[in-house]
Amino acid sequence: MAFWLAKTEPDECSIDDFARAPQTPVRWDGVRNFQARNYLGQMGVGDLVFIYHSSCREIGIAGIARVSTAAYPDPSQFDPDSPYHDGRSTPDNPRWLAVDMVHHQRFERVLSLTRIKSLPGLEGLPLIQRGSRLSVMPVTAEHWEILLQATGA
DNA sequence: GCCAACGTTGGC
DNA sequence: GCCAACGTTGGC
Repeated sequence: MAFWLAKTEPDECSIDDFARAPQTPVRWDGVRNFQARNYLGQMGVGDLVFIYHSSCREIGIAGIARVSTAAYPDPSQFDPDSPYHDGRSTPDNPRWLAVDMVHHQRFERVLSLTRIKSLPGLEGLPLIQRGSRLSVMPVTAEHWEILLQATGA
């Protein structure tokens, strides 16, 4: 089992959307960055994913989701009405991937980015690397443990 | 293959 | 709302 972190704007999709319907898979789609897409492709069923809220009032890790369906072609790339439509994609040659995730855990309080930056031992985590905009990233078991400890959960 | 222009991300 | 940093595009 592997660990990941995925960013989302909570206006679009938040940990509350997972927690509200814990059994219902949420499709993680709309990723349009090649490196992030490649990481989506590496996700396996059962992997755990920190859900990170960005561009909002409480920036930070809000909880954990679990991968319920491994990567498949992101349907939104074929939908002309979707903001994520990509005319260069064909069913035979999809450019973008999605996975499904279900709720795993909602933290009582968000583990803030400020706090994350203050934690020792997170060197190499793309989230805190200067200028990194990677929206899906792997998290080592060591980093996962440090972050989980810091939530107090 | 270079690189300027552009659009996007995302913290502040 | 600002703007630095970044990834992608497309002309050459």
